[in-house]
Order: sequence, then structure tokens, then C-alpha cells
Amino acid sequence: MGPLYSVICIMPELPEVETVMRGLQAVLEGRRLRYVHVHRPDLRWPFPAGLASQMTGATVVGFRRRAKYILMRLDTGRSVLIHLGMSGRMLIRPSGANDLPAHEHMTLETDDGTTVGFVDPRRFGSVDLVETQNEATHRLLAGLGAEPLEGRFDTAYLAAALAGKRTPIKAALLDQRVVAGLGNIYVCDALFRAGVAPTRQAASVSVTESGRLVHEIKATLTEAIAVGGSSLRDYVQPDGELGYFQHAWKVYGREGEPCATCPGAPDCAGISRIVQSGRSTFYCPRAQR
DNA sequence: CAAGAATCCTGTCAGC
DNA sequence: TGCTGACAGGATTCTT
Repeated sequence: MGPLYSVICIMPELPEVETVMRGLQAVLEGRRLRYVHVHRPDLRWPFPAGLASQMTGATVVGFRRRAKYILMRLDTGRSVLIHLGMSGRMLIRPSGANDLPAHEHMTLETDDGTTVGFVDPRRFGSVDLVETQNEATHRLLAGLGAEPLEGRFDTAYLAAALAGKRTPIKAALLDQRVVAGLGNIYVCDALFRAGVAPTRQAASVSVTESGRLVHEIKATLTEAIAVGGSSLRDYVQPDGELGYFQHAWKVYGREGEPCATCPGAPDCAGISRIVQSGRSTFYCPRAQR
């Protein structure tokens, strides 16, 4: 792992997926795939039958993101549905390349000689094929909640989704049926910025607080996407890594550090870590109520 | 029906 | 030095 990962292992959430997708767009859109190969039978699920043969010879006509899924649309009327899981990344390299990188499970080569490799050590990622016109009905996409950056995700939507929920607000925001694309890192940071304690029962979050959460979720994601876009030239790092970027989380991974909201306050013990639903939550018990 | 636990996987790191 | 075990977590599946 390079210096990008020195702080903590970076997981792809919505901003990372968006940035990876834009990077794929830059190198693949309009290109014909002259070589496609899968190097093992499955990731999280089996690769669909005939994946490589259905992609080979096709031209990539566009990209779309839904939650943490990337849809690569082909001129055959089919889309390739990609999820990066927890450790998935895309590596770009010149064609004719040497050895297969470790954990590269799918390799694409375009008509201009660019090679794109899907690398995923933990193999929580997935690849599937879906008819482009039926994308929204795919089993992995059909039940997803609102896109957090779209207008449908507003105060009224979130307040309605939280009403009656007995689960902690942290768990509710991680539920992809409520809002699609948030992961542990951005939920922790958005809750901190909105001043809402992650332990609060979802139904106890007021409409006003729902509005603050909506605003901070959008702001957190938008800022991260901006960092991802601006920090990369053509979205490809010198080492070929695509779409990942450094970002300064306000609370995630910062147990014991001073809280940015109440620095120096005698009753602020800094950022705490607790476990909710088996996952780490980072927050400030003083600043978040 | 809802909520939480178990599950998949492997690189990393703390502890002995 | 090298081994072992804990840990990280997205999303599905299972259990309560």
C-alpha cells in the first residue's frame, strides 16, 4: 500500500465510486473493448455467464452511478454493473503489460491500448450484466433509497424515512433503503457536522435535525467529490491507481483526538469510539446531542 | 416486519 | 523473527 493509505485503509463510498467512475469514463468512454478476460470464476458472486464474450468487441457508450454501483453502458444494449466492495480498485496501465497484478480478477483492454484492471483483494466486489433499459429493476438496485445528492433527498424525505424507526440514527443512515451510497466514514462525519449523536433513536430525530443532516450529508459528499476530482490529473495517479484520494475526515478514525467543534472545552474529552451493530462509530459526546 | 447478528475475505497490525 | 488473533467493513442472508 502506498502513502495514500497511511492513515487508514480507504473504503470506497459514494464519492470514491463517483471519482472512480469519472476516471473510467475518461479512459473508456467511446472506446471499443478489444480484449476482456476474467481470471477467476467469482468475486462475491459468480461472474455472469459469458461476461467476457459479451463485452469483447462492444463499445462503451456511457457511465452512470447509482449508490455505490457503477453502470458501464455498452452499445450492445447491456450494462456492466460493478460494485467495488470494500477493497476494489481500478488500475490503469499501458497495454502489452507484463505480469498480472496481484488480485486482479478482470482485465479490459481498449482499442487505443489502455488496459484497465479490476483489483479486489478481499473479493467483496461484484460484476453483473443487466439490460440497459432494465437497469433500475436489477435486484441490487431495485430496493435502494434516494440518491443523497439528488433533489428527492430532502428534509421531508429523510424525516419520513426516520419516522417510527427504533434503530439508532447511525444504523438508519447506513441503511441503503433509506439513503443510498453512504458508508461508515461519511455517516460518522455527517452526524458530527450536524451535531446529532449517533446513538439517538432514529424516530427521535426532529424535522429540524433531519434538515441539518440532509444539508451536511450533501455537503460532506460534495466536498469529497470535489477533492477527488481536483486532486487527480485525469483521475489517474502516477502508479495507475484510479479514483482514490486523500481526504481529511473530521471524526472518522480519530479516536482520542481533539474535537473540532469544542477545542479546549474542559468537559470535552475528544473524539470517542463506540461500536454500533458491530461497526466503529466515531463521535464527540459533547458536541453531538 | 424490523432489528441485530452472522457471513463472506485478506491485508495489516498488536501482542507474545 | 514468526506466529496468532483481532480488526477493518458493504451488503446479503439468517435468526430472533
